Amino acid sequence: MLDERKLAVLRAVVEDFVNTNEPVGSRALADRHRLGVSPATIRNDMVALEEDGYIAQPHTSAGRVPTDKGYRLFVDRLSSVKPLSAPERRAIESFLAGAVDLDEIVARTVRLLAQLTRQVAIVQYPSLTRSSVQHVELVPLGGQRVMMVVITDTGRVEQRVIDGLGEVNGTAVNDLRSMLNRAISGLHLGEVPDAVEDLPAQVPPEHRQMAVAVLSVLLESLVERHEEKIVLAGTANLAAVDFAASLRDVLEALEENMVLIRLLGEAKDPSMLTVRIGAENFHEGLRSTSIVSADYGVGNQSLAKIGVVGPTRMDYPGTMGAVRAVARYVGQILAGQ
Amino acid sequence: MLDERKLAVLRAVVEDFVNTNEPVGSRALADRHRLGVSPATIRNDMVALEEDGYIAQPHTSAGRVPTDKGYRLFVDRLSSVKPLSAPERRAIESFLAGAVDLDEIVARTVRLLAQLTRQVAIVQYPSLTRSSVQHVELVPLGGQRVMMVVITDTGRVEQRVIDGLGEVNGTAVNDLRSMLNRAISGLHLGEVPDAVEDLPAQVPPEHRQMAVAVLSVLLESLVERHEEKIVLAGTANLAAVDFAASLRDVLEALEENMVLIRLLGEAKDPSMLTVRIGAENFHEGLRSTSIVSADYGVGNQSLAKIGVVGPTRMDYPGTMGAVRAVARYVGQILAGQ
DNA sequence: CCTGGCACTCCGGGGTCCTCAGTGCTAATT
DNA sequence: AATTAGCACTGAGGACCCCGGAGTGCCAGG
Repeated sequence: MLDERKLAVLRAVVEDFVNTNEPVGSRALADRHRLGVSPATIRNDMVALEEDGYIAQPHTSAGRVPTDKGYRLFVDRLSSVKPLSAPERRAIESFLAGAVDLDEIVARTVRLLAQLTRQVAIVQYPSLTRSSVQHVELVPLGGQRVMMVVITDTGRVEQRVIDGLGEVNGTAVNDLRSMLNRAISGLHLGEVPDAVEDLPAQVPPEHRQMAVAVLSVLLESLVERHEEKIVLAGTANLAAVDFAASLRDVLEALEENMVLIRLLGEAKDPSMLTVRIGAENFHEGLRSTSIVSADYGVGNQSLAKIGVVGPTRMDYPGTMGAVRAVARYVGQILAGQ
Repeated sequence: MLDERKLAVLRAVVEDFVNTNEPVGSRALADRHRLGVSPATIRNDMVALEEDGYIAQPHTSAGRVPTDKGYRLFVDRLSSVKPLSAPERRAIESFLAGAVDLDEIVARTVRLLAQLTRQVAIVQYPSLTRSSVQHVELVPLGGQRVMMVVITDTGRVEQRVIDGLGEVNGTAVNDLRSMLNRAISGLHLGEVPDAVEDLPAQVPPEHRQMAVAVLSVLLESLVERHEEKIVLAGTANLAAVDFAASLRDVLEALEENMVLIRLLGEAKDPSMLTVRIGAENFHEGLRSTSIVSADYGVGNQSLAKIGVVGPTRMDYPGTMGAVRAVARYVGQILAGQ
């Protein structure tokens, strides 16, 4: 049904359309790509491609434009990830090298990815679920309040103020701190709930209320709010594009963090590049965008995702190359921290 | 030169133009505002206003549009800050009340402000320079590394990993921690450099290298990187506006945090509302935007700024009311934390 | 000093025309 | 059977023109 040449035509259509942003006609194709056949032949192939839904005409007597389905085939079978150039790789390395803490690593990564792809970049903070507790700190703040700081081995620091504990006693806090650290430091976060279950019983009754309050906040902050932090950059790059949906819709979608997190999370093939094209994104405002995402992590455990959002008409091989490369470098930097 | 009526005309021009986004003519003014004079008279006034540079015509035979100078006069003398409605105030309160930590307070504040004003909101994290040290924590991470966490009384937590200390000895770290806290906890950040100056001398020589390294990172993180954190929301609201400069330029300007920080920082009258109109913003991309900003803080000490960026054609009284109200509420919440 | 009247200006919407890129079809060629 | 040349057809969009109407500046009279 789709012989080699028809596929070549589809590839050519996608490539030309991405370059020119104009419907591509049979003559232009014959000229620019060495397909070895006449425009008329190409037209016949185009009819076949159109019948199968890979390309479409904006109107009669216009050239063809790839459909979502056409891009999908292109990404799956007609293209390969384009590796970055050596200068680009060096730029990544030097750009990320200077970061002093996790916040800065993430901030630099997202700006870097936006610059490389000239699109909107998204970086998710390393998930808490896969990390383990490095240390728990309790600091009396005066009054009835205590600040809890949890430090994980992925560099993330979670902080919470706990209020209304009744009188806060310095030594009681110290006891609780060392008890907590003995119980859970080094533990994987998933193991924390079990590990602290019977701690309150070991606390003298007069401080049990405080212990319970602290533990409930601890569990809550580690388990419930775990993946929600993401950072964006490069929204200005959207202004150049003209979307089918309004730019406003796209910007609105990008501000809804939960939507982005869900979209990033839906990778089919973990630890590989995922490309979601056009209507494959369930979200209304992102119907005319594509999302290229990848996992990053230390070793072969995935910590979180990074990704790029751009028009469906995007340079897939190049974008995929940039996302993959940046994901790898972030993993390395994180491992070195 | 500018009698009462001319000022009334200018006010009417600004108000109508903000409402309709179309040049306003003399007839429309006479109809909609009870100025008590005929269109012809208004035309004469308009000529005077135009000669003085307060309004301008996009082209002959069009109505008038306020200039930056016109908006400036309007803001300074012709309008008053519009207080929020009771439901709006309640909404603010309930929206901010549920925040559990500083990050969430800031995140909610910026979204709230964006929603209230239907423009781009900016919130700067509480400055470190005005806060004082609550507690310093040092956590050995294994290897040659130590994590330092500084907790301030404004709820901010700064973290840094310090590497290459040679062998890290647990008790040495403990000693250094308690020495540090004795020396600086409770101190205003500005006083920290002096207070730690002679600490290394008190450390046993074999651990002095570590102490020096820790102190230098401490000073660096507190002094050098102090104001740089800001958060944006509501960029989608820009899509509805048509700017003289391209939308892209505006979005780009908004991504340059340093630019925004500088603009927010340039308040004329501290602890008051500041309005910067059009070309008063030195930055190219923001030539056709106005910025309304205010300080927020606890008691009467200012901790940082919040602000709103929108088209020069904005509802100044309403925006100023929202910014002022949100600034006050954030201050209260922060004081309560 | 204000106002009605009037001639003038010019933007913007609507209509028409025309060009031209690109198509689909048919018949000829390989 | 596949490819190609030729050709009539289609529709978007640019150029052009026209015209209505909002709005102006100016003048003369109240």
